[in-house]
Amino acid sequence: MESSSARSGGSTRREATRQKLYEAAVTLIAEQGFSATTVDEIAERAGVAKGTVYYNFASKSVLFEELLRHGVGLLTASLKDAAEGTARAGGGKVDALDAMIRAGLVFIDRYPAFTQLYVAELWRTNRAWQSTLMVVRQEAVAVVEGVLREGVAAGEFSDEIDVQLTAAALVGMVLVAALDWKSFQPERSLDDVHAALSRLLQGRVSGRV
Amino acid sequence: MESSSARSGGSTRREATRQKLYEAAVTLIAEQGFSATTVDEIAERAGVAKGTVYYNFASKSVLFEELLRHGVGLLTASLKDAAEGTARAGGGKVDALDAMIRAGLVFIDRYPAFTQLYVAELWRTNRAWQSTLMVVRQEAVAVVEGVLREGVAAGEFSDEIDVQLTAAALVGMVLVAALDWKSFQPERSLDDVHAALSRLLQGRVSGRV
DNA sequence: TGATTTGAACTGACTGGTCAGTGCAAAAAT
DNA sequence: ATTTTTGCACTGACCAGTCAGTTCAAATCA
Repeated sequence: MESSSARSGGSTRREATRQKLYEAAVTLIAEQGFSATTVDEIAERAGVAKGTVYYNFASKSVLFEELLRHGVGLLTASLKDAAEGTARAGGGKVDALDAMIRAGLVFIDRYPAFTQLYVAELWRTNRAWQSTLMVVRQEAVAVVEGVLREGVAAGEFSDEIDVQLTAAALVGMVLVAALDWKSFQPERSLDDVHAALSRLLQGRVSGRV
Repeated sequence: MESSSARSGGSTRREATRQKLYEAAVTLIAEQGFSATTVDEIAERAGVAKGTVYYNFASKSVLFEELLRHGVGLLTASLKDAAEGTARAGGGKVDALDAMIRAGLVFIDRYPAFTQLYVAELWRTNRAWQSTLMVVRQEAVAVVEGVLREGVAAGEFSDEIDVQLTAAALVGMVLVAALDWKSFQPERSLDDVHAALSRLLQGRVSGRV
């Protein structure tokens, strides 16, 4: 039953090459798009033979799909952590929202290429991994929707807000602001960006001071 | 001097086929991405021979670049109109912002495919049309930034806001909310969506009623 | 009027190159 | 001893871009 040596999730060597392939694929695809990126390029950047790609993944599309799952999984976990952290600290739902904005920024700061790639694929239709993407998107947005709904139930947010649409808008706000940050003013600090977005969220834009 | 027949901008037939090619290309590229879309497909959907594509455009990339210019030109004009409209009506900068949100929604409602395609390409690096995209993006975002700056100067907005980042965040808010609307709840009315975003903008999310 | 010419616009078969995926024997790692 | 990786040659499909030839409406001619 138990196979070789100490393990913590899958045969270690295999997992390591899969990881290298993910990393190579994510940057290349973010830069060039899925179709413009060749398997040879991915293999080369990962420092691996082409045959190894096919030993580890059934096809180019499958590699990409698993990459998507992997990445969004990290994001979802991070958002949940953020929301639960504020809850444990006795904060309200506004704090949870704020913490999630920060978690989003941290994620994008760490994995800008993945974010870019995700955005580029998210609303496409007629692609093989379309359904994977929907599922995985819903998992992430659902975390935000959950906090909003709880906030409404607790009377902390107006019950007139449209949960689904507001969640999407919040995600968009963070996403686009962060991509802009990384693309056009990468020298700014995360705290700085976070402060600007918090201000916007709390409606402290209009109104002097 | 005057060449054939009545004309008003360019040989009419040519302009008509170019328009057909734009329309064919925009939906196909939005669905599949640039590299996955073949020139044969574009020609076929436009009801035109492949050679005609190359008679009208130097290359596939050039067709795409001109398509980008064309589309963002429409958006920029529409945003400007919206802002100026409220100014003439004696409204403040909050009204201008609100009008621009609506203009953005109207645009996305009308050209969802173009919007999708634009978002997918916007933050890519290492692509031929990268510079075109930057220029054209800046034209659009500048309109929003302009209104924010005027609002700050007029004391209508806090002078602590980060104009560039806030503009990006606002654009992102509208963009993602609208794409979500079109993708997942297309039956909702524009007014409905607009109301939800206005509420978010004016900070009427937290705080009951 | 009808016949002829002109040239911009369009056509579609063809070419040269690219790339996903295969096959397999030998080497390395565990 | 078994799993994993390598290296490399090969195939067949696909595709951007080309080009010699066709169409047709307007212009010119007779």
